[in-house]
Amino acid sequence: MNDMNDTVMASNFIHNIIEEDNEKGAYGGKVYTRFPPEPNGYLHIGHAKAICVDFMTAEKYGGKCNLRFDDTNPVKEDTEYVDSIMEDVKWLGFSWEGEERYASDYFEKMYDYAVFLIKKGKAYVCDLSPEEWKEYKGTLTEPGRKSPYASRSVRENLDLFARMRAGEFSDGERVLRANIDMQSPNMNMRDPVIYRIYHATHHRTGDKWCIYPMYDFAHPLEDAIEGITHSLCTLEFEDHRPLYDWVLRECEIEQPPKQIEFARLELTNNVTSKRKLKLLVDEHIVDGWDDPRMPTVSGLRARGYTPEAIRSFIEKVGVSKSKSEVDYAFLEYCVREDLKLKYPRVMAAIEPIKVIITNYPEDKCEYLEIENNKENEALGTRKVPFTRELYIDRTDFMEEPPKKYFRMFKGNNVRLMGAYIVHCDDFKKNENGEIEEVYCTYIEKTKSGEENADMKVKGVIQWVSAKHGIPVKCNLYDHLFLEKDAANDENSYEKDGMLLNRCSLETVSGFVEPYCEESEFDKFQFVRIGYFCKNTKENNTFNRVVSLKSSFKI
RNA sequence: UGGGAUGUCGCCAAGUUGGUUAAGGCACAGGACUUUGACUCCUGCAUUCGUGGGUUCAAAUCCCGCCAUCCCAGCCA
Repeated sequence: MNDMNDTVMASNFIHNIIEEDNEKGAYGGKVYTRFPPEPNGYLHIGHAKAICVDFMTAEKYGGKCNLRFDDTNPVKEDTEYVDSIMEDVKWLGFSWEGEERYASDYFEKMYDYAVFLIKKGKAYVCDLSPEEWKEYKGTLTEPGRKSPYASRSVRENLDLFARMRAGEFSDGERVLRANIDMQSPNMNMRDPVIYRIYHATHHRTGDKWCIYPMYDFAHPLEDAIEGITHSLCTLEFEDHRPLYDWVLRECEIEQPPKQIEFARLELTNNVTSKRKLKLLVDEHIVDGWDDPRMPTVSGLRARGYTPEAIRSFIEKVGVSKSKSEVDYAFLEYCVREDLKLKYPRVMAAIEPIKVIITNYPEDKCEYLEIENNKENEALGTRKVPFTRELYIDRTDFMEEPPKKYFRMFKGNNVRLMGAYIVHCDDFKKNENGEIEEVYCTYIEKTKSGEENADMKVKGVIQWVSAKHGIPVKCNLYDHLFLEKDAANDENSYEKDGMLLNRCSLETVSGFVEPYCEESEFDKFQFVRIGYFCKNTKENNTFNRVVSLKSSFKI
C-alpha cells in the first residue's frame, strides 16, 4: 500500500487480518484499538511492545487507540501507577484518543449486563466456596459437574445478586457465574466467575462497590462500550477468546470487537517479571524502577534510549504468534542506528589511565576544534582543551599488546582523536603492578590541517584533558545481565532464585570532556567508545553507547 | 487421543489460493574505506523449511501419523 518507500517490511500478521476485514467491509473500514494496562506496576520493555502494537496498528490504518486502565481488582491496584503509565506511553510518543479511560467507569453498565444475563438464564449466583468449587470444576482431563446452585430461579438470582451488590454478604461468600458448559474441555468455559465480592476500597470508586467484575466478563464489555474493533492481546488469552466471544454474543453486542493474540516480547538476558524486578528494587540492588539498568520504560529512558529507537525496534522485530526471544544486540543496534546521526559525540575515558605528553609545556592549553559528529556536519564543532596531562581509557593501552593490537603501547604511534599523533615512550607501574602513568611525546605538526597530519597511524584513541575532564561514574554494562548470561559468568551469584552478574552491578569512575560554554553541553548526550572488550572474545571490538544521564545518576 | 497454540539459518521473521536457484534484518566472517578497530560500502552465510510417510509433473505451502515447546484447573489480569 504505502510502503513502497519502507526499507524494512515489518512482519505483522495483524495487518493481514485488518486488511481482510477492511476488504469485507467489517467495522465499516474502521480500526479502533486500545492499550489496557492494569495499574499495578511499572511498564517494562515487554509492555512497550504492546503499546507500540496497539497504537501503531491504529496509526497505520488511520484509526484511534484508547488508553484504558483495567482497574477491576481493587486489592491489586493503585493510582500511583496510573501516572507513571501515562508518562511512559506519552514518552514513547503516542497520544490516546480523548481522555484516559477506566474500566471502573463502566461498573454500572457492566452490572446491568450481568442482570441481563441473569434474566436470560445465562448467569447464576453460586454459593460454593473456592474449595468446594474445586471438586465441581473437574480437571484438565476430566469434565466438571454443574454447581448445585445453577438451577436457581431467575428471580432468586436477581434477588441474590442485588443483595451481593448491597453488601449483605462477606468476601467469598457468593459469586456470580456465567452459565455455560461444565463439560467444556476449555476450563475457561466451565461456568467461570464473572463477579466476586470484595469489601475493599477501590482507588477510584472508593467504597461505592463491593462486587467487582472479573477480567473475562469485564474486558469484552469494556471493548464493546468503547467501540473497539480489534482487541489486541498476548498469547495466554487465546483460551479466553471463546469466553470473550460468548460474553459479547450473550450480551447481544451489535458489532462485537475481535480479539487477536500475539506473542509477547522476551529479550535475552532480561527479566520482565514484575516479581523479580520488584525484588531488585526492594533489595536495593538497583536504585529504583527508573534505574538506568532496569528494563523498565523509565529505566530505558534514563539509560538514554530514545523512544524512536524503541519503536523502530518493536517494528523491526515484528508481530507473530510464535513465542520468541529477541537478542538484546538487536535492541542495541536500533539504539545506535537512531542515535548515530542525531547526537553530538564526546570523548571519554571510562576507566582512566593517565598519559603525560612529556614534550608538551606544562602550562599550555590548546583549544582544539573538533567535529561533534563526523557523519552529521550540521551538529557543528566544539572546542576541546588539550593539555600535557590526559586520561585515556584503560583498554586503549596495553603493556604487552597482542598481535593485532594497534593502539597505545610502548614504541607505538597513535593518533589522539582530533589532536596530535603521539609516540609512546614508556610507562610506570605502581606497587600493585598496575599501570599508573604512560609517557608519550607528541609529534609536531600532526594536528588536523597541519603538514604532517596525513602521517599514517593505525590507532586512533579518545582522550580527555586531566585538568579539565569531568569525573563521572559509569556502569560497566549499560544494563543488567541476568539469568542465562550470568550462568556463564564465574562472578555471578544467586539471589532469591535469580542469577545476577556481579559485573553488571559495578560502576567505574572515569572522565568525560568538559562542557564548553558555547556548545550547550546539555545536548551532548552520548559518549561513544570503541574499545577492546574484556568480557567477550579477545580482539573483538564493539562500540558502546553510554548515556551521560545514566553516568551521573549512579 | 483433555483443550488451545507454535515449530522456516545462532536470533527475529517473510513466504502457506502448491510452480523456476526459500525475502529481509540482527549476529557472525572476509574485503574496501576511515583522524573512533565505529560508521559506510562490497562479499559470504538454510539444496532446505520439527519429523516420517502420502498426493502431485511440481510442496515450506495439500493430506495422514509422530515429535518438541508454550498456555489453561485464580473468587488475578
